[in-house]
Amino acid sequence: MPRRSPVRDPEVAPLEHLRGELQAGALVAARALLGCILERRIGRAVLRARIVETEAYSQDDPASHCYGGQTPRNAPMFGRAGLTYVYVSYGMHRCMNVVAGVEGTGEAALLRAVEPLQGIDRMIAARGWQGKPVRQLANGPGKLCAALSIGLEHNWVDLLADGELRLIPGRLDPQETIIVTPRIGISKAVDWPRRFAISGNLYLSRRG
DNA sequence: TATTAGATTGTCT
DNA sequence: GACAATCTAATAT
Repeated sequence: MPRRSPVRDPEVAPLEHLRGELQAGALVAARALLGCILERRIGRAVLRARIVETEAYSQDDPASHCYGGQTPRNAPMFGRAGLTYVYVSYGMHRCMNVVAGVEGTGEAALLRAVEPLQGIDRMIAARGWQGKPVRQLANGPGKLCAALSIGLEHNWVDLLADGELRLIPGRLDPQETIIVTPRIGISKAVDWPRRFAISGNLYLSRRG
């Protein structure tokens, strides 16, 4: 058996590269996550979706949950890069972040929209509706968690390890570019350009 | 197409 | 007690 080299192994190398980008902080992570695949396994079903929109949050940011320090809720944001931080939004929705930065700093990238690739029927069932365009299946942070059946039990999950919820490294296509805009749905730091999206992608939560 | 209201509960002050 | 990193349906234009 040939030795598995972290550098040469086509599976391992991109994963370690992604880990490094996540460790570099929320701003780098939010960009690096675009084009990556989020995989969710439910029993034998495999759901896959491509990340097309993210937002960066960090400790020095008045709009961030960890502005002002660590609390029980935001604790995962201070963990190591690649963990999940899932929270309840408006009492009824779940939203998922990918933790970034080095351990001890409060940083994360919110996943705002994904493009469904595989297991779409399952996602439709999880959302509880049919007959609407697939573009609206996961084009929002609450919607994508519903479509992929992601709940609070998926808090603290290591997305860079093999499990029922994981990240598969991916890149943008050559013709794709990243647009940067203010974030959506916040009331502080409303002008900060910290939303990242694949320009022109059909599955964004909004245009522009 | 744009704007608005209502649902609903964990979290922190 | 106030507010929230949202979503949907309904109403107005």
